[in-house]
Amino acid sequence: MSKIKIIIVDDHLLFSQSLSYLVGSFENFEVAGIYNNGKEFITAVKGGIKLPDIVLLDVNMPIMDGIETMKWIKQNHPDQKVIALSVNNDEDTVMRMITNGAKGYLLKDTDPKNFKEALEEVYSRGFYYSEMVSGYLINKLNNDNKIVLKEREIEFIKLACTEKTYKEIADGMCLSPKTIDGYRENLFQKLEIKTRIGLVLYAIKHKIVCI
Amino acid sequence: MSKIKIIIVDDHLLFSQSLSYLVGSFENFEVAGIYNNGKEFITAVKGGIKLPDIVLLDVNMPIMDGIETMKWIKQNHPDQKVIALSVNNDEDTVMRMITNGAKGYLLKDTDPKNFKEALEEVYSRGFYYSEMVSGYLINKLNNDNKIVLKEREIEFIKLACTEKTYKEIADGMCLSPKTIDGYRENLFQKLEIKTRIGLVLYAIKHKIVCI
DNA sequence: TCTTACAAGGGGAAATAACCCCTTTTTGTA
DNA sequence: TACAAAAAGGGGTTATTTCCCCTTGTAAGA
Repeated sequence: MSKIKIIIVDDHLLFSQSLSYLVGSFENFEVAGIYNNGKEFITAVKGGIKLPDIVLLDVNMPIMDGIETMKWIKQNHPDQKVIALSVNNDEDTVMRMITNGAKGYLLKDTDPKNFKEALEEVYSRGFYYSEMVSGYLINKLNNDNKIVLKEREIEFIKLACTEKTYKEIADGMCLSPKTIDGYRENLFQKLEIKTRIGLVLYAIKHKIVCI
Repeated sequence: MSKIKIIIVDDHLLFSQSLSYLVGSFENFEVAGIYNNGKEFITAVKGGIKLPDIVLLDVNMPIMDGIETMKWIKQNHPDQKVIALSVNNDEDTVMRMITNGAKGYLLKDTDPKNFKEALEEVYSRGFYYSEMVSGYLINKLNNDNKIVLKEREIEFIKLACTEKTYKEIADGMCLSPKTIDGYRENLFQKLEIKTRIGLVLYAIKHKIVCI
């Protein structure tokens, strides 16, 4: 009986290489490949590598992050089982990975025993949702007032998180200052904030910009 | 000839456990212990465990972080060799670890080969400074125009990172709005920024406020 | 004792941000 | 195709921020 095949996608070489030893130490599991970021992995898949049973996907990566990669996987290989791996447990990120098809979300401070369990469950049952994830799922069901930001709004927010004036932002986006005024007012209402400072804080908290 | 002993201090169990496999795979090295945070490690040291040849110390930990731990080690066991391990390479943090006595600073995306090299160099020569660290050291020597923020200024910055107006901030600090005006202008000059947005970005980048 | 430095406070003006209410154009879709 | 919704643009006003230059008291150094 052949072993369950795992591919690791993580930019922290020290971690991915080490993790591959850990996975290798489990009976029934073997690492079939290690990639440094989503782009490398996708290139390899396009190049025709054999898909593994489970992909372990880091969320925070510089080149092509977990969320982008997850989207691509969902579109092109919707049945691929993926477990997200991350150090951060903020609701936004977790939910985005799950809604894009991740079958599990593990924090990097997970006990190796739980980790093995998660691998086994995802392989056999198809998913593994920790208490944290379940909590977020329930939360989402209850108050489903999700805030949707449009592309253009996100562009505006990013520029608002600089020392540019709104006039300069308008120039940068090739829009009239008055249109920018509209964007701002919309966002203030939608995000329940009152000032540009609030917008900056929101943007950073929700990782729309990174500093 | 006995092996070189390593202790790992890192809150990410998945990482520390995995890393211990990696270290174990190197000839001449063995892991003598794994601790979840600085507090656990220090407690163990106080309890009389044998100090290892090298401590691998994570910088970002929830309970007692790398910097605090490093300070304690410097005070109590100044000859202990420590290599800092971190995902972040911002100058502030790197320099604080180095000035507190870390013999090396490695990023978690380091190649395992470099990692092994670093272990060997720290053991034999006593230190291992990557290009990044050397760069920061030189930088520190050249422009030693460190920015010092006064207590009251920090208080002001924290309030500036909210949706309060300056008038409200003045009330909050029991000062005249005009004094606040002075604080702001001082900071704008000192930090080479032009707007309150710039101040907020500075504050977050330098961890004066956390969001 | 005589600076020097700095915290605190201030006047007044110009630029920018925030607010409210409105029109035109584009777009999606029933 | 026609209707509704969303995007873009606008007028006019007020509040806030930013800027420059100034005074006073106080405490530490030379």
